[in-house]
Amino acid sequence: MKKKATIVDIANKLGITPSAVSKALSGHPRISDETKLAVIAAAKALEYTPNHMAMGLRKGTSGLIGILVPAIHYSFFATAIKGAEEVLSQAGYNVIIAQSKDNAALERKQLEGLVRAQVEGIIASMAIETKDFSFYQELSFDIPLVLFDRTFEDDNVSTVIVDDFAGAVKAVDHLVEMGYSRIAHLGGYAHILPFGKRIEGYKSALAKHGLPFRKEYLFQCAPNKDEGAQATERLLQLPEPPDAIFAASDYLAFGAIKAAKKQGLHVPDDLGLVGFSNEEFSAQVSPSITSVDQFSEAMGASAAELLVRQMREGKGGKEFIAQKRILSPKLIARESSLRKVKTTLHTP
Amino acid sequence: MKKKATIVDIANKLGITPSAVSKALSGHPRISDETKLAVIAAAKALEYTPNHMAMGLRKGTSGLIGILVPAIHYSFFATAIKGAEEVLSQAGYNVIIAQSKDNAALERKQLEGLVRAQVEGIIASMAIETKDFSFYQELSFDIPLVLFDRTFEDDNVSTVIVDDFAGAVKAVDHLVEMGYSRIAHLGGYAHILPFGKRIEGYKSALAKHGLPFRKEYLFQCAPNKDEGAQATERLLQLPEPPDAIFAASDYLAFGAIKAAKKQGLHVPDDLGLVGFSNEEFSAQVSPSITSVDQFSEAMGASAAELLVRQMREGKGGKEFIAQKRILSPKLIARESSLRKVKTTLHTP
DNA sequence: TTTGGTTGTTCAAACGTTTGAACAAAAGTA
DNA sequence: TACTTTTGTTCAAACGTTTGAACAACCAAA
Repeated sequence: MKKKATIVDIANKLGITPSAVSKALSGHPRISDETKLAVIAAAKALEYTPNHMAMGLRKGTSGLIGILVPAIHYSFFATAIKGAEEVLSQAGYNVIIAQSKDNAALERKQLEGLVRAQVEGIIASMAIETKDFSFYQELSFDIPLVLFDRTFEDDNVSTVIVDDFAGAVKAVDHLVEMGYSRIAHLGGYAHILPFGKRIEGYKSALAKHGLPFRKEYLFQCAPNKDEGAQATERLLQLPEPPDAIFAASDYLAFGAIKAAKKQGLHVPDDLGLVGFSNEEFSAQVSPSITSVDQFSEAMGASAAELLVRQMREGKGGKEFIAQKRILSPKLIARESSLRKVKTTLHTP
Repeated sequence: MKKKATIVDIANKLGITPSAVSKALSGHPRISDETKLAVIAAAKALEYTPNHMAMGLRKGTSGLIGILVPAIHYSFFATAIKGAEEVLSQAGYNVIIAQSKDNAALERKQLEGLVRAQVEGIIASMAIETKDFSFYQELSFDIPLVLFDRTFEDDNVSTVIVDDFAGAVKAVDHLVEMGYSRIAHLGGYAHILPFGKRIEGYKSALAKHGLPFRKEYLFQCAPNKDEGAQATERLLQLPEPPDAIFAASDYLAFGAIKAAKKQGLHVPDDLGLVGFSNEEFSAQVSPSITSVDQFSEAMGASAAELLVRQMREGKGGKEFIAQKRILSPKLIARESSLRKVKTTLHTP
């Protein structure tokens, strides 16, 4: 483990000053081509690698971007990170990741860790638990911040989301088209924006089709299999159970399928199902799950682009204006909702 | 975007010197409790956050660990990263991630990027393409390095792997027990250690059961669905096609299922299948895929622990000795291999 | 020959922190 | 009282870069 060569080693070797070396390396116009060449050669010979921290200290940059997600291993987030990483590494940044485990306290701790690490910008998706956004708001004054998917309403922070309202409408439209009429919704927590919007979209689409909104058809759950199964069991015990479920997450939908099967119901004939997010497994389970694709990779990439732009603008001294990007989601119809016989009688 | 408070701001406010502040903050014994308290209070009041880069420059540390994987969104790697992140953030490190996209050139570029970012240690899993390990070997002289899963043979670098040989044996044992006898293997590239070991385990298990090894039953493919499907098609066209396939990856196995279905074969009755890695989708596809679980999260965590220890030892001046950790894999039997009728006639 | 502009380099300070040495004051010991 | 030890702080240098200002050498123009 030999110690690294520095700019002064190069300078000494060449009999010039460190500042000349620095300028040569960064292509300063006043340095002669001759010295430039000599410096590059010497740098190569000494296996010189610039010291990021020294540079960062001097220039006030770290070259680091933080990405905070609830959990890295959920395919939605993993894919979003992939998309973001590609854009960011292309732009010359390194990516630090952190996970909140959907826990508000840990989320805060991790954000502080990112700040301490001197990140130049942060891309985040909120923990499901988080109801107090003030920390994010304060943060956004200090560091360029882009929220994606799990966001909250605030004109001052940039966000990238899918049009969740439209996605929900598409889901309900599709179910209606397939002849379902008693459509329940397994939602996420309404205070998290995308889930709130999906609930709104659900209600609005019901109204559009002249279907009544029934309070007992709406559940708010954490987006995982177990809560999906539990909620579905309760739905099926209602005096008038639903004939279709629009779930705000594929995990919920998958839980619903399990519960339905357990009750001896056939999907999609007895119960139609649409999920949200188009997780990898949704295409591959049986029955495959109809889902609303939210283009996770594009979302991550888009958030990264937005952040990079924002950082550039912020540097120019002028305030950047928070931007909202809204991607248009796409319904992918699969077995869980495609039934042959379409009963079109609306039971009001 | 107000500029951050520094140690000198605190010093000025309190009428003491920066060095006293620094010492107070780090709990130096010679600083009075009185000043310590005052410093902490002032730090809080000024919203002081230590500047990592200045500290890093002075102390020669960055607090950064790099993780390089072929692709973040493969559930195996995502889960491994999750495991590693938890250990590392616990130990006070930040985690930088990078992906090689299984491309040797990009892999190298990303590694250089990590080095430039001044990481104190690297955890990596090799790109499938990589046949020249010298870069890793050189790297391991400069920076603590732990390889996991996709590794190569070298006594000087620490590795964490699953016992791939044993895993392959378990897979074949299981197929034989289920009554299959013409067992093919869709392997990865043999030069990548785990895949090589799986091939060896496959051969050894065949021998153990008195089954012949047939060259035409062994394919080397990139671990994805398409190559799995292609290889399977060719296997099924053989004059004497296999009645079971042990695939070195669940993606390959899944491709095999698709191909088998396309040919009108029933899994597991006509063709038994065992995969490797126990990906998330394997439990949920239909038929669900029997797979060898390699404890991805534990693997990531284990690699992180090893790295942390190695860095500590390296600091003490004495050379660390490369360690090899081998986790024991577990076969998880599912529909793709559990057939009711066990034909036990061995066709030699 | 003076004046002015290039060109290629050096100088010196700065970024924010840490750390061993130095120092003064207070306290303890003989 | 004189000496040593302890306590609490300051001093100064260092980590590796960058960068505007300063400077010397040269060339060209008037």
